[in-house]
Amino acid sequence: MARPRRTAQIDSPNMPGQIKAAARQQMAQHGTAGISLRGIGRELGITAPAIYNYFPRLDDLITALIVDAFNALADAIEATEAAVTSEMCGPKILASCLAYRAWAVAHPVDFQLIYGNPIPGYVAPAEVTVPLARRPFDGLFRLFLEAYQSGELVVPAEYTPVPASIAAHFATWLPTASNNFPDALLCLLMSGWARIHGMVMLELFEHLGPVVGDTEAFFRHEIESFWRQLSSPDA
Amino acid sequence: MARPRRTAQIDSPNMPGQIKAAARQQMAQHGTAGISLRGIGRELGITAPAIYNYFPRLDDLITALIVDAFNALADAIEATEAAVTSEMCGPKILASCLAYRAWAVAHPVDFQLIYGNPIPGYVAPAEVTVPLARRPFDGLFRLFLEAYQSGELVVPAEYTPVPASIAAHFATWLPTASNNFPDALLCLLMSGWARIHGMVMLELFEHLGPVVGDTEAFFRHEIESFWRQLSSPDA
DNA sequence: TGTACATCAGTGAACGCGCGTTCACTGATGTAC
DNA sequence: TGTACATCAGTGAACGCGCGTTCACTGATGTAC
Repeated sequence: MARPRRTAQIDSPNMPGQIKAAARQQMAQHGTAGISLRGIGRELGITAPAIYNYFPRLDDLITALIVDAFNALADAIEATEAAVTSEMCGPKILASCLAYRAWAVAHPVDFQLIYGNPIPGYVAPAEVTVPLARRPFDGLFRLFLEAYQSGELVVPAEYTPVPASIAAHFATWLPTASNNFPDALLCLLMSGWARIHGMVMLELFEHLGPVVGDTEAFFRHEIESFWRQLSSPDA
Repeated sequence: MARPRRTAQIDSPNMPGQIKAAARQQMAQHGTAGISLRGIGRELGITAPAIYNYFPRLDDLITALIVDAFNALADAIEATEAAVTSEMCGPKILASCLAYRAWAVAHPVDFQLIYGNPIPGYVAPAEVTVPLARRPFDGLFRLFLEAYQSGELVVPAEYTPVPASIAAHFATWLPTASNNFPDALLCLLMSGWARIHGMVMLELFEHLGPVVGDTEAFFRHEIESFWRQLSSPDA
């Protein structure tokens, strides 16, 4: 009443957060490319130019959404892994993979934003995006290495040897992340990522559910089968 | 000269084909959501309303592109399989999977059109799209069943048993396609699809190449390892 | 306690743009007689 | 062979729409004196 101009937001100081939330809602309704400043304004009861006070360009808003998404996915995986009571790596890896899927299913649009179709005119700033993209997998890297060193994980015979062209490229890529990471292990890790990623993608676009029905059970079955293959029988 | 109004198209009668080609080029440049009648017209040197003579709505054009894409992918896989000289299923399956990837890499936009982000306002006509979506996998279904029946493929112990909730759903889904397809085999088939799909998706969005370098070698290594796991040692 | 001023989030009009779709039309082509 | 007519692909103007971005502005708030 006393301040007629700011009815909706007067008591919620986190304006950038509200803008991002509205943008996510917009993407959910109209696809990742469906973000528009005017649409966000409409949803928040403000005019589009007001958003420029918080994000100088539309691209900055998208970048913020991407940063949030990577961090949220990484946080979700970390928290899930931390909640596992077992001391073995296997259960932690399974839990981490399930967390990856659960987050993707719960936030399909944010997942697409970071792993799916790029938004047409938008180019992500590599210096922000590239290091962040590794965060969700930090835990899995660590767990695979730990399981390998402890003997809990054994590289199956079917997976060796690693093709020379790949090993050669690993040698140039790996040092930037960590040293002494065995080629075969990295190969298995990428294989695992491709598997969970493929299942999630098929599920998100309704290709998996119609066939298997219980997509979570399928996901879990797949990871457990993979881990059974990797587990040392005497661990 | 004599017919100034139809300079560009006068000698090329396949107008719908040209329109689709221009639409594909548009998608390649501006993303799958970047199709526009005016843009297509611009590319072909005609006006946008002229397109209505061939496609009554923009959605019809998109549907035609989807139909083409499914058929092209299926044709590519079929042709590749047919070119395999071996009588064993393993090489045919490997070749089919490689064809899946090769087509996706050669036609990234069409691949996204059928397996990735849907175009915002567009809804695919299910009666056209659903049966077509199975076509690319007809050959793999057949090969898996054949290899299983001949003993070339053995379901690995790690993969059994199939979770009850999945088996229950298979029972309702399978009869529409074919009878007597073992649950465990269908489960493996979906696992295989998820794997190749995950690798392709990661490759298309530049997540795989930076790590492994030679993406085709990685893909092949992955499929071969999978098949080694599935192969009967005495086959 | 009161006054002058700076700050700054948000407004509303305006810009130029591209879009899908409609409509009456044009003009070349093919066909019937 | 010539004429009248139907066909039909394509035109160009117009419609109403939503968009990102700019700009001068308003008016409430906080601060310095």
